[in-house]
Amino acid sequence: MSLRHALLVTLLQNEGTGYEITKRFDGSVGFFWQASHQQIYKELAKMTAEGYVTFIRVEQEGKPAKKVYRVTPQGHSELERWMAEPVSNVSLRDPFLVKLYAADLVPTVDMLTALRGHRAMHTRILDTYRDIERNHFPAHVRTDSKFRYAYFTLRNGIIHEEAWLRWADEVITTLVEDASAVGRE
Amino acid sequence: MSLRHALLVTLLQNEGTGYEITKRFDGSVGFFWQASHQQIYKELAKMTAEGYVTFIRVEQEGKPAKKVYRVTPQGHSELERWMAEPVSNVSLRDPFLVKLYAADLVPTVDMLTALRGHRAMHTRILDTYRDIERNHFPAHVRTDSKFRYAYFTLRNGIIHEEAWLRWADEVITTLVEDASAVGRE
DNA sequence: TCGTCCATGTAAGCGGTTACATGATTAT
DNA sequence: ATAATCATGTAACCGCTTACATGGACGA
Repeated sequence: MSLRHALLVTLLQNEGTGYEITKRFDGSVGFFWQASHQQIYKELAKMTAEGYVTFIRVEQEGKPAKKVYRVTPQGHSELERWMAEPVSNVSLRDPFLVKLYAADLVPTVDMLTALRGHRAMHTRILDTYRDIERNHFPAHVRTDSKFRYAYFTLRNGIIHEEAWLRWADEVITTLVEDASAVGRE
Repeated sequence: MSLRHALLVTLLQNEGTGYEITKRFDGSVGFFWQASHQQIYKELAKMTAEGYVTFIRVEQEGKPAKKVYRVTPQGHSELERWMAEPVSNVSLRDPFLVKLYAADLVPTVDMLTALRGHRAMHTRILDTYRDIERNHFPAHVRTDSKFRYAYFTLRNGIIHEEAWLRWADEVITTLVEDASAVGRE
């Protein structure tokens, strides 16, 4: 239970519309807390009803009217209450590792192909993270007390993607060696 | 949609009761696909109705009767179908990183305490993984084609926990340096 | 002309969590 | 005594996904 808090965190940094914070999510908090626009609209409606956020309706020309949300004092104190409470567990569900666990059901070559594909995907993610690091976090921003925590979470992503690549290389190397050892037998 | 496949994978390695595979989960597939016993019982009932697994009822003395499940040929071919299909995305929800993202709301010392607590937890997890590596995966098992994939997933856990510790140290060091720099001003 | 962007949502259904329930056995 | 282990589940609820819907503006 805490899309609510992820939304409060995002809205505290900057007010915005459901549409806009959906997109912001995908470039920040969304790296460790995914949510679809349907979920976000629904939760914002609920949070409005419960008094944690309010919105002002802004009419536009040539575009649909939008609702600009911001956090209420009640929302702010709810966030602080949540910050002080012990963290609940991380939830991870990785279908790729489930498949790998059962990979002796399929030919080794197929698993190698899948691994290389996955490796390529993680390389792209890492590149994206490094672009963000370069473009949004120059030295003086990294140490700014307003942004340093966002920077830490980015570093978390970078370090994990690097770990992922190291692991993939380890596995690929082992599988390739095994395959050629079998070939020599 | 794939607790189903995680269960098929687990049951293929060895038949077992709902209770027993709930526990096995927590030491293997559960590292990358969590599930509660309620969820597992429910899914096994559904899978029985759909013909992917069957069970035989075993009466016991001094203990409640148990249902020993195993995979049917239909379950086996469903697993193979799933293996060939492209993997869906990993889902990650980490409340700790959400909190860290908003950490400028709380005093730096509090965040440092939380980080150190989290670091200790990850150290314990890493120790557990290394124990498993030592006790369940001696050299000849690591290369055995029946077990090597389970070993790869364990290596994934180890490498990620090591990455987590490196990251935590990086963050803690930065925060401590910042705090002492402020102290000198 | 076709797709994408902006901006909002509804509805059905599945997946997952939390709480509750039972009852004998064995270890502390 | 008390708690944990074995072994099964039900029920209520919440969170999340998938599919569907609208409609004008703007660029390829």
